[in-house]
Amino acid sequence: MTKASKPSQKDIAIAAGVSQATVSFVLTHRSVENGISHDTQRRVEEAAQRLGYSPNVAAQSLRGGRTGLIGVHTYERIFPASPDHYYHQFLIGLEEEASSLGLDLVLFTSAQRSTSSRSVFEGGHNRMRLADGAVILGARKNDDELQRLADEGFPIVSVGRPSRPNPRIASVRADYRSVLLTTVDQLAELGHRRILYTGHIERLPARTERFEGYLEGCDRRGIDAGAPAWTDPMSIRGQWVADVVRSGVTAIVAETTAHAHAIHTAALAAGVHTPADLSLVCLDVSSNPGDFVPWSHIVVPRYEMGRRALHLLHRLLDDPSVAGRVDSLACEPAHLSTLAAPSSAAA
Amino acid sequence: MTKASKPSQKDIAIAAGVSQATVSFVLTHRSVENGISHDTQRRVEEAAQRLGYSPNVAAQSLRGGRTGLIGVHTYERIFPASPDHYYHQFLIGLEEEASSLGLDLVLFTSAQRSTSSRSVFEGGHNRMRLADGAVILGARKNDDELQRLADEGFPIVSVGRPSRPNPRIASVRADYRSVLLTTVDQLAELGHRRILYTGHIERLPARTERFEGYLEGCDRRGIDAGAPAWTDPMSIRGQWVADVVRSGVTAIVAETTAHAHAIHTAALAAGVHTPADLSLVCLDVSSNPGDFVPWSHIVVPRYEMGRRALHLLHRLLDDPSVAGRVDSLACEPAHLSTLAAPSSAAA
DNA sequence: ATGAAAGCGCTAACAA
DNA sequence: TTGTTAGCGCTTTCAT
Repeated sequence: MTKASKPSQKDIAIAAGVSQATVSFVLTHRSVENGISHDTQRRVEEAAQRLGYSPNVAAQSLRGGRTGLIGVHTYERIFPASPDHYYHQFLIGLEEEASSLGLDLVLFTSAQRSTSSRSVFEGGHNRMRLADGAVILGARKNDDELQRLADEGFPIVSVGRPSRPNPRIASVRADYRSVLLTTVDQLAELGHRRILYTGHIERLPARTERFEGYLEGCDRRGIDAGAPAWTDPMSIRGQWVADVVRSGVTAIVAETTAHAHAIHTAALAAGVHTPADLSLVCLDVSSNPGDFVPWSHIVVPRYEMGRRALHLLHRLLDDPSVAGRVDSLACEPAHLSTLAAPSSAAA
Repeated sequence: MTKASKPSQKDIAIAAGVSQATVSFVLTHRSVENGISHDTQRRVEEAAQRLGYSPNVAAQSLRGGRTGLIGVHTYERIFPASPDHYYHQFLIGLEEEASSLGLDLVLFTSAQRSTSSRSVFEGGHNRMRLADGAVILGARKNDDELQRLADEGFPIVSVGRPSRPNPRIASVRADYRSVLLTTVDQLAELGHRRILYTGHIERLPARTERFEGYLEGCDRRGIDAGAPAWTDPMSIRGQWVADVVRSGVTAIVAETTAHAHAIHTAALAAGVHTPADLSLVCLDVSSNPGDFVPWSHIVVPRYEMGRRALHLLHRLLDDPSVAGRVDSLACEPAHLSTLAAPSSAAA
């Protein structure tokens, strides 16, 4: 119950018998550049120590024009009910990098409820402007307000490609093209000559890169890419798989885990052996990292993407020319042991 | 390429043709108290909307106003490597409540020290001051720092009891005393007359409430509480369990999951049947909510504690008299089916 | 009903 | 080598 208020530089200046500017210089370790005498320095430090000084971040931020806050925006809950959430790895990467850059993360949860009591201009995405910049997570990034923020020069980095391409929005992406080239290469090496690509047609716009990488890979290796099977995973039955195999296809590239799962199950039902009769590659990440899945899949470096996103944003803060930058990270094909050479029966 | 810099209240004042004070009143929803005309109000709001205004939190908190930001500080990672993290449920509760109160959460990750532990006053920069208040999570709280924050009048709510009791720090706690009374009651009802309490002696200060609740419960029911077994879970072997059972003990209350696990395993090895020969109650929460554990345990309402913590903090912002408030939440004994009446052999 | 002005704690340009 | 001063964006008191 002695002194309630926090000592300011002013107090220290008085206590040490110097000016406030001197205090500022000493306390921010710039005595040398400003020619503060050794003695003065010591007096200031002693006084600061004795009074228990700690700088007022608000004042520092106000002066510096930076808050040291980085917004994180998702279109879904940040802390999801299910802990093995898709975003989780990204968030770990973000936190890690933020921590080492001395930045803090703001979770814009108030914007989730559009009907919140705050006024329109305070809510919505303008609230994001209180941060120095923002990282956007989530697939449905088709947001006009986001676009507008970026256009107004607000530093934004998207994790994953924005659904509407925007040369002014920096992003960190998984390099699907390369990994699909590699995947097709591997199948080709094993002897596969006819592959089937299957996925959701409605999601094609967001996944063009995967599909195009696949086509390019097939083209390079002279593989029959066939016509993709745009189908709902629910409708995949044993008969479907049997027909596919009978048509000479020896490997399937499935866009989603749902597809891979459906195919795997249907194959079992149809007596088609995987991978002996049919090799299976899934382009989606298993939602649960620990899960064993009986097919080959692609590992998206989500943790690293999180880190890189924050890193990119950090650069963007000082250097607006980074605005359109795209950081493409290599994916790794995993679980290759679940692939096999096409069986002799297919020959 | 239009206007790069962020609009301030000054800009809006000019755009709307009013004074800056008027802008401040309107934007913080205090038009009525200050008698701002309906028309002026509309003009200001329109201008703010059009210019994309968002308040400068640094300036707001420097001046003593509200930022609408709530700090979250943990002494460990907020986004943990393991998704079934202990804090997860708390965080969900916090996010939920923040969202409904129109507040945003700031994860103070910048305070992370080089090592794993974190400090609020990292580098002398108390970044928390940017927020209106903060929720502190984590068992190993550095009480000096909490004390200091609280003494400076910064609103703080601790989730879990501070290790050193502090009448000025508000907290949300699990009511261990009550649930231990209930637990002992249940064992008593089943016919147990001799119970053993086991745990880490060095953690006793933080867990006094559990132990005292146990003692009180035993006292009430005339049960032989015996001397607690302060032991390392690693040193619990079959012989230990056999000896315990031979001494007439028919139920064990274990402080940690590690103890419970060790006892359960050792019992198996010693041919002691649980729960027939020995009922087991664990006072710790299984880290993984989905896990089946073969003993009775206590369910701490973490989600609800998260909500209540934010709620309490919200009240504290307007009403400093809430400062010492302790919100105690009831725990639920769970998995009672794993308890049994003492076997006739013990008679 | 609205405006002018002070000042929160800090940094940096400029004086002495 | 050290001090003076302006101002970051905001809230609030006091005048009008």
